[in-house]
Amino acid sequence: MIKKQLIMEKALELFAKQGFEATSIQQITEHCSISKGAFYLSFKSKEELILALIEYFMTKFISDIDHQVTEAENEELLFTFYYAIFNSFYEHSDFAKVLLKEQTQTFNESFIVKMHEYDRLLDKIILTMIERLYGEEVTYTKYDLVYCIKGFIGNYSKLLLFYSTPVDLNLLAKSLVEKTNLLAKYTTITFISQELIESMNLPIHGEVTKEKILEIIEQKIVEMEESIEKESLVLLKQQLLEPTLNPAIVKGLLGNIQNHPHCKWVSYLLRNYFEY
Amino acid sequence: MIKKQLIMEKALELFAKQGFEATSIQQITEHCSISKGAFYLSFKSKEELILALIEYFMTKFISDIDHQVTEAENEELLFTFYYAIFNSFYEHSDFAKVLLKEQTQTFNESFIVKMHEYDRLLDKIILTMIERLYGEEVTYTKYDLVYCIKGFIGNYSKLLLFYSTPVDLNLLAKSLVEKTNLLAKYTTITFISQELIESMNLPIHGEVTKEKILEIIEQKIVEMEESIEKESLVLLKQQLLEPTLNPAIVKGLLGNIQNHPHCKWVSYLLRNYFEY
DNA sequence: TATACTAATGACTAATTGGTCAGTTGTCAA
DNA sequence: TTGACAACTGACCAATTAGTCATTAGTATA
Repeated sequence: MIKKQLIMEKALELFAKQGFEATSIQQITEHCSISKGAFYLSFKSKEELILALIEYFMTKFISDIDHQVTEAENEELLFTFYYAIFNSFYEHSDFAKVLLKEQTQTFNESFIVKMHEYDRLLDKIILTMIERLYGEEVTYTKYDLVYCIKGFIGNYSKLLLFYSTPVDLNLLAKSLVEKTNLLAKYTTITFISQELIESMNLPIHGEVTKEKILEIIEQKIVEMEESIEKESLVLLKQQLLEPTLNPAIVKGLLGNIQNHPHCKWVSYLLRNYFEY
Repeated sequence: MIKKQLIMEKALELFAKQGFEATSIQQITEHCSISKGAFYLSFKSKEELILALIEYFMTKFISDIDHQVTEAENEELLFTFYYAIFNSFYEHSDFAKVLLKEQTQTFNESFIVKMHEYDRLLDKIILTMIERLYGEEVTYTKYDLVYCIKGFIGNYSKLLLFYSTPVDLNLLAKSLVEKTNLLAKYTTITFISQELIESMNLPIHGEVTKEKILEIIEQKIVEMEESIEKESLVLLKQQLLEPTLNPAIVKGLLGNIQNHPHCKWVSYLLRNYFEY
């Protein structure tokens, strides 16, 4: 397990520099100072490694952003959102670079499907956010606005990541908040409609089922050492199987696990499931 | 020469689907129904082919956009600009796809340098355009605005190219015109300053020199068959060596060659040089 | 110490890569 | 018909790729 972590970290460094295709397993193993065979003990192929990386970081990323957005007050919501995203990219800049590099690359079918899935989750977060902020004001423009916001994120991330300029994240977030507000308030002509979005998202993936969440919880429970968080997870698992607890208690339990580094994704899934 | 064209076209198809790295010369030669040796008679390496493709399309693209922008009246300027760009992308969608796919890819040093060069030319066109449109109104926000406009182009191009949805270019351009006007008129907080731009553009490339233009003109003259356009080029070449002609005549000559498919780039360079 | 086990190695394979070059073909003018 | 020359071919090369597997090293238990 620890070796898996090492490989993922070192591989990510190379992927960020060279991209997936241009990075050979040879290079990865050399960069880890392990043998080729050792690599294949941890991952059964290069593809599996890449998917593991995507999964690991995207679950962390999405759940973190979602948490910050749901916690924030309306007045600071947009700022918090932008700041959290860019900060996340900054902290995991290698992964963010890979993301930007490979987003239009036709590397692999399952890779694209996976990315699309997470992209949809981000869409949902942004949509909820602007509905909360602007309400009926943006009924007809909200999908266009979501696309613009994602565009801002992508474009300014490029700047952040590929030009080694020290950057004032505060100013960046403030500037994007203003732009977003402008577009939200004054836009009348939209290009992106709900229909267009839906026709693009044909491969819609079913919601995460209760069984899937259970599976993930059980795995986490096995992995974790005894702690309040583990105990909370066990209780939440029981609640999932048979709802008996008071909503306040459930919320409390969710709060318990939110900040545990390995539980953010589970926490996100459960919050969605219990509708908090 | 005709074979070179064939290879470029067929290679572009494959590049658009798979990207540079993932496309082998084997594949290209098979797709052209020629032998490997024949490929190396036209291009001395894969890299040379790619650079030739970039050069061929980007010169066409930049000069075309510049022409349309300089010709347009202020009222329709922004619309013309967006429409021309997306239309160009639509017409040469394979090339546009390659462009989007490879823009963050670290394929090759000279490739990046070349792309950066053309990117700067586009920057200049956009900057001139918004200065003309908004004047002093955007003195402090214009660099930020340029970046946003380029962002819009990139983001919406992705939609255009990678989702096979039939698209209303007219609506798209109109919607972006509105957004651009909004940002131009109301933006107060900017993230991108002139200093930031300049610090990013460290590898500034010197202007195209008179000698370089002469070189290109001479090559074109050799390639072209007898025609008004060729005659115009010869006269413009003399004017370049020894300015004797009336500005009106020069402008007329430039007009003569503007619409010749192989002279657009030369025309662009000359217009810049003679400052029309 | 002997046994049993997993973790790790790196030489190996088969396939593919970009690129070369001796030889073949086709097309002219003499 | 001949000779000259450019266009073209595809077998070939060295390098590199993802992935395998017999072998060995290390370690914990009996």
